[in-house]
Amino acid sequence: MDVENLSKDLERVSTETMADIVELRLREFFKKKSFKPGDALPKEMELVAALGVSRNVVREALSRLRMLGMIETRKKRGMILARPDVLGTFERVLDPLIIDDHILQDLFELRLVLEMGLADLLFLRKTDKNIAELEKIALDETHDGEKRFRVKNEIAFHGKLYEITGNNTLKRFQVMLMPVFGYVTTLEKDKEYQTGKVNHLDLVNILKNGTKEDFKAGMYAHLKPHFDSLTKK
Amino acid sequence: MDVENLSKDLERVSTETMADIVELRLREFFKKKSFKPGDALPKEMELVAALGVSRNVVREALSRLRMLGMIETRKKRGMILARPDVLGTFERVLDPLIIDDHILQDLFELRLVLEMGLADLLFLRKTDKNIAELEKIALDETHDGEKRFRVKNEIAFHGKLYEITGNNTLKRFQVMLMPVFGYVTTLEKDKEYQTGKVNHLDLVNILKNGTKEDFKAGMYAHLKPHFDSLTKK
DNA sequence: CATTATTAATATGTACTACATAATAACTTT
DNA sequence: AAAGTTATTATGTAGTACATATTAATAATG
Repeated sequence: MDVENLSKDLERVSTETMADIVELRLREFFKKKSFKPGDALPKEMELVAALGVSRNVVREALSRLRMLGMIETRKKRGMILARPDVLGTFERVLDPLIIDDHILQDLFELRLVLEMGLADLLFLRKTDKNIAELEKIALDETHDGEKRFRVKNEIAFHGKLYEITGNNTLKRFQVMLMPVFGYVTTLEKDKEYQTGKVNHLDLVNILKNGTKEDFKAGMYAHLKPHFDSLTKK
Repeated sequence: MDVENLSKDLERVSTETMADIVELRLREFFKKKSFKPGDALPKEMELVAALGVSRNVVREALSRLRMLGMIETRKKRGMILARPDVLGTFERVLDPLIIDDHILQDLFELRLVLEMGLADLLFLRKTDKNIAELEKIALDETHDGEKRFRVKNEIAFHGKLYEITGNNTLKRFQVMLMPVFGYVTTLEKDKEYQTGKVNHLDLVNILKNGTKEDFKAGMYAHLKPHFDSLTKK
């Protein structure tokens, strides 16, 4: 018999556990009933009865959903559907020590892409106040002290850029990805840390007086050393 | 007494459950022991003995970690530390129906930022073959059939762009965010669906013969209707 | 002796019971 | 009617028991 096609004829035996299934069912249930954040959810025992599984299983599934921020359980009062913290769950697994090197590299590229694309939002939402604050950070770095300070300042500057976009999700994204960036920069520490031809103060000035296109070009020049370190894959 | 400062003097009573604590302990443990993906982890009963909690609690904590993709449990064989799927966990909560409108808007902006920033990677990794495939997609849309097809094609084109970057994480990111984009575009359906002054075919041609700067300008023109729909907040 | 069958040991998955404890509801007391 | 007391409810934790899949160990067979 043709072994190759065996998997076509033989349906794969489900390896899912009860908890997996219950988790899925609950997700569907929440969606179907179109619960809104804050709504009270059925009690454990009701779910047990409805689903026909042990309380253990239900609790395990609920625990996972809670982990994802989809539900909240106020002790002894019942559960409510929560507003899932999209980035929060992301954050929980984002440990540079555990993440695969390839993905680390990908995330680093993601950062570069993000920062290159910031310009439009930046020019849409910049204010004099914002720019002044950004300038203060840029000026601070002239101390040119120890390396650790420089890195910290680098993060502060770019962080401020995200902040100016007024997009909180974007800002949090940057904060989360920070350790990743830090890790990658330590990886490329062999070549002396360099900031490209355009420094932070230059960028501030462009933001003040220049155009979007100027800023994009400037940001590229600023990040160029990083881009250069990218392989063509 | 000063009620305002009460919370300073009175330490907040911990509301953490045993499972929360065990989860944390396990994370620390994995890190401390510097387990690598694939390494076998202690058995449940060993953890129960070491931690001094019931097996229920341990299982609940393990279940969460498994949900985050940090561990895998091959049935009856034991657990191993897995390579966490960074984006996978993200995906699980990314349901446009549940997500807060503000975050939805933020994510949509994130998309625009991403696509504006793609240019540099694109020009770094484009090949004739890639461009040909992209062109094929762009040509396909001239049918100008029903709206659903147009949307599908829109997604195909932009998806291909991500693909060309050679950054798989980026690509997956786009795939995940797709339903979000779709949701947002249906929100702004009142004004007739318009693609800006630069269409897909134009972009392909710029990618062929133009410069990075041309492409950035072109992409901005292409996405302009979306940008225009953004408020200043 | 090598190969196959059988059995035992192991470890996770599921079910069930029991009780602790916090929050709330119901009830009593004055 | 306000305050205090008790009962109820629902989640959190512990523990036992057993099912089942996988591997290891052992016995049986040619």
